[in-house]
Amino acid sequence: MNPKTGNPTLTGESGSLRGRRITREKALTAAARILLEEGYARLTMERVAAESRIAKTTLYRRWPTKAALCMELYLEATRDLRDPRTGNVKSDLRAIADTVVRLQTRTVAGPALLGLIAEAQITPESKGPLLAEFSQQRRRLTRLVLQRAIDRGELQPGTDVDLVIDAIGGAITFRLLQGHAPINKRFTNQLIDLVLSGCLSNRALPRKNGK
Amino acid sequence: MNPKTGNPTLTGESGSLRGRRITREKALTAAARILLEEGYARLTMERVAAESRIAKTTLYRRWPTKAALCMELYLEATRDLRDPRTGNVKSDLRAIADTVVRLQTRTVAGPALLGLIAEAQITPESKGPLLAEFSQQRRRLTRLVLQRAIDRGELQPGTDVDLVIDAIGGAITFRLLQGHAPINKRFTNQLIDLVLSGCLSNRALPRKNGK
DNA sequence: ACACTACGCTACGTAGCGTATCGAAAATTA
DNA sequence: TAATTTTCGATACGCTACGTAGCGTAGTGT
Repeated sequence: MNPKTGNPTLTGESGSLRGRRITREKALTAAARILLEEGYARLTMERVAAESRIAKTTLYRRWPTKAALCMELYLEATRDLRDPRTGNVKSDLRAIADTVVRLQTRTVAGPALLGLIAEAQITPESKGPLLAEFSQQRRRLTRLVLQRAIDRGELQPGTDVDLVIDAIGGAITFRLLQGHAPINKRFTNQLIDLVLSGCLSNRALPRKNGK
Repeated sequence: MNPKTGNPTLTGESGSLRGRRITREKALTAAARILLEEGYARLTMERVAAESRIAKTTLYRRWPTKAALCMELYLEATRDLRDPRTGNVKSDLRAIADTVVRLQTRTVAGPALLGLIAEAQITPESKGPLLAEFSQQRRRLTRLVLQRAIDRGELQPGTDVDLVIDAIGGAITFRLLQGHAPINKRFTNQLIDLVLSGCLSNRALPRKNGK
């Protein structure tokens, strides 16, 4: 987003001072366009190089694999996914789910994520490094929200947070992957209701902050 | 591509009467061995041809894509997945889940399915024909079990069957894809308990959260 | 025996990968 | 401005796998 200031990012910014610089955006926008308009199959390093007018060698110096390029696209697109802090767990989850659905269905984050998942299954060495940290990254926000709900008594103390994340996140990803049913707010709301009804506390609403 | 009777080549059965026959198992066992021992990335048509001593051209005549070959491996491996008919919905679901988990983690069905899902994301034209019928095939048994439970009053009448399938099947597939947490009976049991608690009929016995 | 058909083999053209080399361009320093 | 340092662009190469074509051969039914 800010190529000229030397603001260091994970993989995109060159670390040294001298020499020519490519604009990182040139590569990412070309990749995003191909990914959105033509799909993951057409996204090749050669193609990105040709369309962005960046040499293939240069591309490989920064992004050693196509997956690394997609990862950066994904992280870039999902940067505005934050803790909603609405005050109760159901609203929090709904807000997160709505944002996720919007990102997945209307931005480059969707095909990027699907491509990353697919690549991880196919390319053996990427399954470990890629998904290990990646899935943790994805789960962190939901885990935070759920743990907070447990702490303030909204959810039963023994709630298995990872199980809840898998049930909700898994169902959404399932529909994304298979495309057998629509993904909309009605779906996510019902899904969250269904899963939460198994672990909501029986007690009254928390009185700590007096809502 | 089958001259005699509309018999689809997807089944691997030779449709005609005359000429030499390859043993279909020669190709499938070679493919299964590669898939299990070396993963989906190493599974190439050239490799299967070389190891099974079947000509590459012959391979392509029967299985036009690698995905078709994997599909046949998957269907072959999951042939013994049947309706458990235990008498109640929770036992039914547990039995199905246990079988699915066993097939996915201990047979060629696991890598075959992951490969198929991955391929569908990457190869654009396979996403439609492949997953459309494929996901329906996968859901049919669970849908049968759940609908039966609704009919006999175990589940609430308004239960969204597809939603329940997505929550359970999605979570299991999620763990398979990302490999971030173990998949065992304890996981599937808790998962089924969690999801079912949101749609069990009131006539069912009240349940404590401990086990 | 014959006709028919499927198979094996070889070869070919294409796509994309990932790397090596080298000259040129940009940014920093003097 | 000039020199230095570093990166970028262009080209070429070898490699793997794809998918197809042609042709001879081996198995199958009548």
